[in-house]
Amino acid sequence: MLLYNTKTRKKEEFIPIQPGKISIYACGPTVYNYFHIGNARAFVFFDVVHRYFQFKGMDVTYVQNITDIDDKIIAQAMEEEISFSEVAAKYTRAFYQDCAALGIKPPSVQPLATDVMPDIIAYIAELVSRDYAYEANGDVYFNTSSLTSYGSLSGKKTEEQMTGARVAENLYKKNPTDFTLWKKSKPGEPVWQSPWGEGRPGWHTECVVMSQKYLGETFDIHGGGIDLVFPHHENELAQAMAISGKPLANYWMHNGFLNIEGEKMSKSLKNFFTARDILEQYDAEAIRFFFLSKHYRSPIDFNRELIEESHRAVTNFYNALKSVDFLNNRDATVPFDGSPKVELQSMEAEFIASMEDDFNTAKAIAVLFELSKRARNTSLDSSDRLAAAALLVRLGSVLGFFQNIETRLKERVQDLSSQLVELILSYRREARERKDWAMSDSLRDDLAKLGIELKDTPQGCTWNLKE
RNA sequence: GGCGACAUAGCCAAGCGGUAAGGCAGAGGUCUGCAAAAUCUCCAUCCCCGGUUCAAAUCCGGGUGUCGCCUCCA
Repeated sequence: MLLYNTKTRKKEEFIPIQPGKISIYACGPTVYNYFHIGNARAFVFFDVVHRYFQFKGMDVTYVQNITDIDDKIIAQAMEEEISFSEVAAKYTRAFYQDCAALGIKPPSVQPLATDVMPDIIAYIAELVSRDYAYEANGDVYFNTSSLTSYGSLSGKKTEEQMTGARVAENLYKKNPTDFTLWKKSKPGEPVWQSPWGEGRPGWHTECVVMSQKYLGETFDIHGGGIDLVFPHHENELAQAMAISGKPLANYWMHNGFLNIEGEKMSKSLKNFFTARDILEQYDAEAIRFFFLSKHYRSPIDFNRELIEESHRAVTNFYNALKSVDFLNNRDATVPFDGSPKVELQSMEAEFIASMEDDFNTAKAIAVLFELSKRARNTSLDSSDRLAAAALLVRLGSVLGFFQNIETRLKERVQDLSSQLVELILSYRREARERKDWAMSDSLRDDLAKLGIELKDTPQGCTWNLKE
């Protein structure tokens, strides 16, 4: 399998540390608000990574942090006039809900930053004692000039960084790129006791601590959005290198950004959408399809027409399943023999080959369409069609489709039933306008036989199901 | 100022040196009482200019354009 490694800027053969076992850490949310549609892309993508390795039969440990202490949480607490912990609890709950709505499989572990506070403080203390970090005015900073490898992940060199960069002025920093490990608290802010007085951790240490706690000193894959390469992941790596002298992860995977109609999503442009907003309007699987129809490293442009098109595409898959009455036949023994089997095998192989090539989901989806086409092909015999449908569901599930196959196929029928009744009632209304009472009564009696009771009122005809 | 990504048909999109996957939309044929479904067929030489090569969308150089990161950010 090939993975693009941000560290080396090329695709590399993926070799897990332990054969058959995969350790993944992907950056989760800072719980200061509902997460947005761009975050959703990252979460969905790493969900597919998680699912694919499981599909391959590997033992996956997938850790996703929840950062529940941060400046932004404190700011949000002021705005909502509740405590920082209430803000964190509220949006952590929302995070779980929205992920579930997107069909994201829960990671193996989702640790909270505030649960590992003693570990974070110990980690910073270790950095200080080894002279990789220094205290200044109650804050603790990581000294980036103390580590020759600093900048190796993002390819940034410290000197260049200083030219023209909008680095915040800070009197206490020795180098402009030095980053805060511990922040002295201001009045009214949440505090933890530390060797440097009361304060709270900076942004990057919690991820090093949590990832190593659950996955070990060096693990297989560290992931997140492309914007996290610098400074977040660079700074995580720097701390790990300082302490252990070993890389934090062997492969660094970063997904591209999501733009809104060609522009960067931002609150000031008023094109900021939370995943919640979008989930209210569109089907989760359509959203997943939209994300996965483009390679994860490319930027993707969000607009309504594309989501609607994605919805049609997913509906296409479900129509294929309906055409073979999949729900009633899914357990039937499907005899495989002759060429259809060979073709299905090669389609599965193509799907896998696409996924093995740095998660080329767009190409993998093309295989799903081939299978869908095959399942609908009335010139094939039903066992071939059913076999194609079964493979469609099996492979589609790797991308997180077909999670609600029961309700999806059944609800449609129920929706349809009431529409059919309305349709029949409209014919009956026409008959009544013609004073064709025989037809009218006959329609009423026929519906009654199906358990549908009609009531004619001055306002029109209503109906309900008899008990 | 530094770093990086991308540019493929009306739209979305794959392609990683051997002569352009797939989806949406569109055109035509078969089937059909008419439709629909199904099925068959058609629909791009890859931003521009040079270069390397027997061969380039794919490699190299130079343009042009779009976007991103360097500051909180998936």
